[in-house]
Amino acid sequence: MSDRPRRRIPEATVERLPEYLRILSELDDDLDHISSEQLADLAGVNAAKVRKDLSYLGSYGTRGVGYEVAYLVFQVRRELGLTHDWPVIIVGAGNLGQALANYAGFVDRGFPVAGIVDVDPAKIGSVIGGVRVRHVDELATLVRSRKVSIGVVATPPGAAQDAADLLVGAGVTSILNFAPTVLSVPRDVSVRKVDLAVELQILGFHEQRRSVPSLSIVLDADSSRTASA
Amino acid sequence: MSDRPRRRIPEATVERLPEYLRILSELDDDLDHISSEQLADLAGVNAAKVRKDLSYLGSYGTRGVGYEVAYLVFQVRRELGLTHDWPVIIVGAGNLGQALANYAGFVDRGFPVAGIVDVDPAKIGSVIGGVRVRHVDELATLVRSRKVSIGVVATPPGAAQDAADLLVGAGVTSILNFAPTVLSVPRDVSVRKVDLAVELQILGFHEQRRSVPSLSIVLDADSSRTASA
DNA sequence: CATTGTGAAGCGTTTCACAGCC
DNA sequence: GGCTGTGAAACGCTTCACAATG
Repeated sequence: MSDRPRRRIPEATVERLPEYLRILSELDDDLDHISSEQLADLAGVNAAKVRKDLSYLGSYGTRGVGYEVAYLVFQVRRELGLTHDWPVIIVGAGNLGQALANYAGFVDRGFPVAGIVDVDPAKIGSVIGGVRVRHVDELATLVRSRKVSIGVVATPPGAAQDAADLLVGAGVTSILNFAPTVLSVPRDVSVRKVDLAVELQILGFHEQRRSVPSLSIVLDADSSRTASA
Repeated sequence: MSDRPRRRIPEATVERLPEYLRILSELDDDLDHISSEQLADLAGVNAAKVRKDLSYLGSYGTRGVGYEVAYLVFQVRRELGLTHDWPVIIVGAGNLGQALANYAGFVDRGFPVAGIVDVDPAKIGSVIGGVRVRHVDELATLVRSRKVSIGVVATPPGAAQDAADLLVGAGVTSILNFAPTVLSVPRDVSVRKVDLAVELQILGFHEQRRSVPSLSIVLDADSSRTASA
């Protein structure tokens, strides 16, 4: 058994593996095998996509049978680097920072909160999700002592770049940014951004489309010249 | 001037327009024109991409000059359906629901919180971000009276599907889901999902890649075993 | 014989490169 | 001269369709 998978995994696949992992982890213990079609249904995607995604990890399925759940969970976890926890540091103890620190999903899924920092003296010392808020001056010490490589930016927009600079300076190489700001970081630092208002705006776009079902289905240049809408 | 754009806008473009809009809205008032290259730099993307994206809205630039900021803002807002506000309802007044209700970015960018509901009697009646938490039984009434078409699911995972069913039943046609759960909804309802732990797992994958240039499995046996505070 | 694994086709997105225009 | 707008090429992702196989 067990090929050497050493293939490059497409980014789109990487983005779906955590979802497969979550679903597989939540399955009943008495289900020991699962087919690509079952997993696809649970994940809301196409079965061919599931098979192709899993094929990048190696040949871990059995034709006519499906995938052994426990083994697949192990392989996906290994591929995602979840063989050990990744402690994270949260910068900003405002509403969002507090919600994130309290979010059980982080620690449950391998990302314990190693620290929370803020500049506001009123917040420093308070305990959120079992972690005491420290002054931002302690960020670098915290990152080094706890071997943190992932930082979460949950500051107001105006402080986000400073937060990122501090994180990078302390040695963090991945940042999850919740501030509505484009961060400049060295090329070797990964950034992912979650902008809550952007998500709503995308939904709003489709909402609006919904309510204008009127004209123009045609793609041809000629007919698209209609004068008014 | 001013063509009728009536083209189908690619989804990838729709997902970037809100970011362009945010950047354009934050520009200095004395900057009245911007080139695709300047906007691209600010957004962290390629200039050709900016031009192609904006070309789907129509020909709103001037060769040799760039795009008039105010006019472009207007056109992007119109395309995104931001000519009016879209009130949203939040289901779940836990840590995340509270943070979202307090998040100024929602109302600032066109998505005022029309209501927050929960099942917990201890939370009902409290005021968050200027909005009083109501019982979930009032959801449908609220959706109808305030003409809400976008719902935000911020419940624990076990309650997310029920929340979605209630929202859909009340007439909501777009859902932003923060629960780590795949929602089943009718085909004509749009769902976008934000899974905070998934974002960290994707970063973790790249982190791990970084530290495994070839085939050394354990190089930090000591550090990965630490669990102390 | 149900189901995987995968070439190949189909599609959407990004980037290039340059004609067109101010 | 500078910058947009856009065909066309390049690229990556998804889906199909079916041979391979436990």
